[in-house]
Amino acid sequence: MNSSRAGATTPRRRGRPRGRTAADGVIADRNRLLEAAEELLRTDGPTVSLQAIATRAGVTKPTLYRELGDRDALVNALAERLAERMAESVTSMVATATDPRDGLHKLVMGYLDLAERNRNLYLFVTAGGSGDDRVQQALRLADGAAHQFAEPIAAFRASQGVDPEVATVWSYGLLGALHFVTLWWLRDEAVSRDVVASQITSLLWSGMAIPGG
Amino acid sequence: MNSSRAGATTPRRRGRPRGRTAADGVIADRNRLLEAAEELLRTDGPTVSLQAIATRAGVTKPTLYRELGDRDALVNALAERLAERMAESVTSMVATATDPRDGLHKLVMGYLDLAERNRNLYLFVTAGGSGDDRVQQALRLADGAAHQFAEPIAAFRASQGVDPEVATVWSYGLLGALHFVTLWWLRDEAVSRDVVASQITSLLWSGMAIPGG
DNA sequence: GAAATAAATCTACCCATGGTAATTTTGTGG
DNA sequence: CCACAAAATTACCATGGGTAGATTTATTTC
Repeated sequence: MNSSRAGATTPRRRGRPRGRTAADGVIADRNRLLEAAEELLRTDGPTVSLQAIATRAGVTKPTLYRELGDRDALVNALAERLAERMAESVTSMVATATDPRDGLHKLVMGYLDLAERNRNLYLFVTAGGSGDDRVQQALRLADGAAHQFAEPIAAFRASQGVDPEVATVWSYGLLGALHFVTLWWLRDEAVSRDVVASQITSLLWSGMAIPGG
Repeated sequence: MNSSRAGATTPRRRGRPRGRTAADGVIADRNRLLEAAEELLRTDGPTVSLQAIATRAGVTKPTLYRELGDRDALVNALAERLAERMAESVTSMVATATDPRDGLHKLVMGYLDLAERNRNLYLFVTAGGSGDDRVQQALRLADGAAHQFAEPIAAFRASQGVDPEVATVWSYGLLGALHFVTLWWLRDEAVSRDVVASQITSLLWSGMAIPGG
């Protein structure tokens, strides 16, 4: 976990940099910081210091703070990006599905795939906060997805004539199931991705479809 | 969150205390430290410092470290206690159940009840680690319970003639569902405990009983 | 075009906290 | 009685989040 090694681009001169005409390259810098954060997360794990991230991006801490805010804000920003990528990866896989159940299976595969390829990032955004609003941190990724889950569940149940009010709770439950199994799998790697995907899919499927209640 | 306030018993004198005959009150001190930690968790939230805990217990940091180890070890110790209490609370409630489904409902009620009454402690042990082994932290409470879930699930499925291999994954999934819904409920308090318990129970029940797969 | 103001950045610092080394006091065994 | 183990404290170090102030460049105003 040595974090003060190469990759540190030389720091800039002291004052306002030359040739930076009013507010145009701001977004670029923000993205560069987020990229640096992800790179260091990959190699150094979720305890990366903001100092290290700033250095890697070629700036200093105050600049990082101005661009991104505090550590929690960084977690938020990275969570948003990861959520986008997840949505992308998942929808592209689901698009190839032959039937609803196969779609769910592909969704799970996409989730596991991305979590595995972004292991430390996934851990960082699901449990990386500074400690104050831990609840918020843990649920951040889920909050977005829960809506997308809740809608079809409520619709399906309404069409079946059973209480659609459970949709919200069920959505968080299903996402919690997916999350915990993902953590367990990332930790133990006891079974292959295909197997765990099939097993979790059957669990989720029973949860989504069964009109018991 | 001011943590340097009253409750600080006066510090002891400097050397080995009088009248402490070889290793007898050790356990008592350990428990006192854990009690202090829980009290401060209740009032100050999950960011409590070890300093504050030590002070509250009437000792200093090095003593705390000798008794408990580092911050992760503290989380472990508190997790173990909470798990015990949860098992207790849950089994005592389940004992009054009329049928399996009612037992599951009572289990959920017991879980929610204890999580609510130990809100900050629950958050601390599920997401309170120092940052290194975040996976371990998140799954700590679940690891113990997963076995107890897996056994009846595997047995039931074997008796139904369907693949019992899913039991482990399903256990973590069900516990993840319970955990996430608990977090969501603790955060939003959007519905009453009875309602959320019924909704999550129906979800878990469908997951445990349905032999689909 | 010079002066004043805004913007962007770095340096240097503060402070809280996790963790440890050295020191002091008390008990215990030969 | 003396040496050594045990139990505690004081004092310290290192790291890291976060901020105030200095410094340089751009932009605006007169």
